[in-house]
Amino acid sequence: MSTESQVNRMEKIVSLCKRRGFIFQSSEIYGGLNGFWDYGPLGAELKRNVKELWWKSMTRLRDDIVGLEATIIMHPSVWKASGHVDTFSDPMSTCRSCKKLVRSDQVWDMLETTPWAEAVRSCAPGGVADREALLKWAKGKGQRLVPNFALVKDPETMLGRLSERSAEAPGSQQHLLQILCTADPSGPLSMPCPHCAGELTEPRPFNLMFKTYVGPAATEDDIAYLRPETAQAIFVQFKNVVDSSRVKVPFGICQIGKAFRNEVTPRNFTFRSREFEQMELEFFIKPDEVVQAQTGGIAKLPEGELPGQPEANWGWEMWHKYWVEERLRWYESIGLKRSSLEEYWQKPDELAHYARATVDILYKFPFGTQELEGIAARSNFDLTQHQTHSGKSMEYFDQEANLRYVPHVIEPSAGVDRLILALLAEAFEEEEVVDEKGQKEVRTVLRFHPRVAPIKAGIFPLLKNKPELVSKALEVRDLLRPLMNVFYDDGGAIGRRYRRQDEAGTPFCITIDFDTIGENGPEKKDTVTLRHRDSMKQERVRIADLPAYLLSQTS
RNA sequence: GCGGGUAUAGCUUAGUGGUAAAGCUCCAGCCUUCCAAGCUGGCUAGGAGGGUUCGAUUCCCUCUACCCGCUCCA
Repeated sequence: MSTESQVNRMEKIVSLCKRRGFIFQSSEIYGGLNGFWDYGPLGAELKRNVKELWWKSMTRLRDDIVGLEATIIMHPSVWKASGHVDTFSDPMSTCRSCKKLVRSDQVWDMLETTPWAEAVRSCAPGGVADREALLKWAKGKGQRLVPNFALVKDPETMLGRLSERSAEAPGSQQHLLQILCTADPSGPLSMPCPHCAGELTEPRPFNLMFKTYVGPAATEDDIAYLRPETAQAIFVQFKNVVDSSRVKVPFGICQIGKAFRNEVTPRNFTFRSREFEQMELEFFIKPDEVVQAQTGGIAKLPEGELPGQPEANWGWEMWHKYWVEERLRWYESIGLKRSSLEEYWQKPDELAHYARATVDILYKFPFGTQELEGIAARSNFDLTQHQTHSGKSMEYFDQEANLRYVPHVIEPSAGVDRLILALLAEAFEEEEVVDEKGQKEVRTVLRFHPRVAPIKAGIFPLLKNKPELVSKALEVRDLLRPLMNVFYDDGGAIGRRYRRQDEAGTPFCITIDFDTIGENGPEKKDTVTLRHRDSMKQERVRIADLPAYLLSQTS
């Protein structure tokens, strides 16, 4: 639940994002577009840094993962095979009384365990209504439990309706509930709202996949979808990667890219957008039977211990835990405190049909603790689906084991945009500082980890109207510019320039002063003030030492 | 999609059926030897479309976007 101060904090973050050029509304001059956001100059740098760090940690720093960059529009069969065509178009109904939105296909399941529905069913054993029991319930308990229920509002009329409508209701409890909740005697029967027993609207399809047409004819036959996730492209190209890259199971294929979902409700700033970017890894492993056969046993992780480095006898459970740990460590490496993160192991009844286990990595956003990444053990569901639908073998020939199998997969799947939002939320701080006159004031600072900070260093001549300072500062800028993103600024008082960089999250500021140009003795010549964002402390550093120092801090 | 709230300058907020105000930010200049200093000048605003009216930012309607809830999930 978001408290008022948390909502307020979120508003300040949104406002800062706009003011400093991190995130803008898409198409803002035309009134914006629901669920779409743009990154401004600082946001673009931040996002690029994050993606590069992920890509580097996945591919370049490991020898068991390779990259892929696939198209956004793929053959429509991909989405039939993956199940998205079916599962991404849920029929939904709204309750006319309590206004809640429910999935139409889940209504009867939900009613199985709903107390008020149980009570009604117990008054109609086998679908045969006990009118007296129903009347008693409607005038008693029903009044408190479900005042929106048509039967409760007008028991006599609704019970009368039972016999009028009996032709349509051949003695089932479902039909009984439908008759008793439908107020209009001439209209079609409604479904009851599981929450309040009010009437639900007709089911309307909610299509979560964006449709488009391939080719100018734009007929029904040309329908294609913008991908709702990047993962499927990896499965679809699995064979090509195996055949071209000399990879051996266990190995992974990773991808960063845009995905699109027609979300019912885009909400919470960029957290749930209709166009968003994912960073996904599909890590292919041997089926447990194969590991068992090869090593004589599957490794078990003692309670409370971490997996450590991969071993030949790891089954899917070890690999899954390994990736959870790897991912958590990565989040810490870019500046999300472990205490701001939460691990959530989905319960068996929450798991998607293809998943054996799923761990969500959650971040404590100001608007609530929400998912950044899901790490799913998906068995060999996806490859098998594509094998079935395409008719092409997805089997891998394992030379060591001398057999063929469809590999299983562990899938760490992260949302880039919500991670950016998490980094902003984590970094945002309003600090009370005392100025030289002893006045308290608020310093707004983004405490980004230097690795992700959009600007690594601000470079300032102490005074703008002293050409020696300006030219020396430009020299320092030119020294550092090829190595990292730096920002030269000579506008306004030095303190103001520091504070501007604080709001941009720049970890270091370099000031070229009279010492630098040798006015105060040769020993101080070619040294600069290095000012640290978080402590606001300053130190004297030789220009020659700057590149190595800054690189060590920011990479 | 449904319900509730909101919409004035880059930001935060005034005010008004008759020329829209301020602070901060930003830009230019002067000045300035290390934490939003000072002086001068400057840019910039009532989400969009209709209606009522002599005249609408203000009243009415429609739409859009944002925030909160239902729902969904990377």
